Amino acid sequence: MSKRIRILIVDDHPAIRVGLAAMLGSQPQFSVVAEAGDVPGALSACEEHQPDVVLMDLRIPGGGGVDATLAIRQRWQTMRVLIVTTFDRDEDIHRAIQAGASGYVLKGLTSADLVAAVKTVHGGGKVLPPEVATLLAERMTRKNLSPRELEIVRLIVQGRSNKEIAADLGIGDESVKTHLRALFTKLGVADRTQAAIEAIRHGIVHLE
Amino acid sequence: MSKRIRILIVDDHPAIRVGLAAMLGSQPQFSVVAEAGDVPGALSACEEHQPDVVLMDLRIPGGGGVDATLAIRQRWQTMRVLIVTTFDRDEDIHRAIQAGASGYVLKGLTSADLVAAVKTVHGGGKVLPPEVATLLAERMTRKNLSPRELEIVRLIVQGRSNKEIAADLGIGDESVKTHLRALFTKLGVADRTQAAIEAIRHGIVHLE
DNA sequence: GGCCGCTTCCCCTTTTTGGGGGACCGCGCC
DNA sequence: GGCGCGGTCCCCCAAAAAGGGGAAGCGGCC
Repeated sequence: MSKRIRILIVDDHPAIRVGLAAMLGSQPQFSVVAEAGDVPGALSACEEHQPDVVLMDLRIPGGGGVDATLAIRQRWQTMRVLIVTTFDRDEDIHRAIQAGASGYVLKGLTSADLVAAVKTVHGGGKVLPPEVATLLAERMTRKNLSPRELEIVRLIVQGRSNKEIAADLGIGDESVKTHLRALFTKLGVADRTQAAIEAIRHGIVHLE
Repeated sequence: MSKRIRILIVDDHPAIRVGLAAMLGSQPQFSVVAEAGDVPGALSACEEHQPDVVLMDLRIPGGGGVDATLAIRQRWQTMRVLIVTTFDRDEDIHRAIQAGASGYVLKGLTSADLVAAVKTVHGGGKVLPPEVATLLAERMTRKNLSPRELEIVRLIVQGRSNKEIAADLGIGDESVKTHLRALFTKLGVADRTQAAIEAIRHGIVHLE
């Protein structure tokens, strides 16, 4: 008989940690070896407990789940990261997969689905439920924003005018307008307000 | 010795339900008598199990936690509703309290805090952690939007132009501009993009 | 009755934004 | 070298939005 699958749970909500642990604890082949509530805690727990699978929330203190995933995948190539989150923005999904996550499931999943997902991930497989895969496909159809366009759409979401953006970035306002036109085309919108909303809806920009 | 406090958990995420139940189940004076994942389920569970305290998420299928709270408070005046959610928008808090919730806590809370909150609510008290109370106070300083202004800010968030809004509402675009000016003043912003962002940030309008 | 808030519409003006074109530079890539 | 892309800036122009004022009808409320 093989050894039990060692699991680390990373989430800043105690209720979620308890819930996930309970959902997995009923299965004898799993062993929840540690829990963490932020990025530094997750990394030190990986160091100390050497889990096989990490259940990772995206919005955690200390840098976010994507950064944590990246760090874990770089240092311990054999560890698998399964994102377990409530965020269903296509950009979040895309970034998580890019960072090396082996799967991306939403917190609405059932106990049986979670158990199956952990097994699949531990076996080297990928887990992308249909609704997540659909969003990821949608993300594929969108052109990547250039670094400058990303800065500008962030400032748009902060409610800045073209002149303010130009001053912030130290460029002319005609350049801002040029970037904006490209941005509108890439996002498929007609004005700055729609651009701001779309950026939020897709997770390109996060509020707060 | 008094009877145990009967608790209903309403949340569409199995992991959260399991977690909250586990956090409360360790206390002998509590009894989780039922769980529900949507509004109709919550109401029928109240009917059947007559809980003392309902732990309620805000974003649940079938109408939302605010509607469910309102319905519960109207039919069973003795039941207490404690909102347990991740949403920290001041408008959400305000609406929940208006609907008759006895408390509003965020999912980041610890097991001990949850236990204390349930006891307080069951005893007829109110539970508003400092960060929640601060947001509620912030909401108080904001003027209420009129029904028309609410419709318009929703359309702004949908990216509609003044002309489109006028056509949608069957009024002239000069009237839309008048409403917009009042809206900008009430929200303390200078243009429609900022208005859209502020409306989302405060929970006045929800995306999707 | 008088006041206030909401809604509607009108006038005026200025500023901002969006839509098109073109141009130059630097960089990486084939 | 040539090509594309990203970034910068420029022109012109039309449309939209914003900022200011006033005004009227309507309802509720004191």
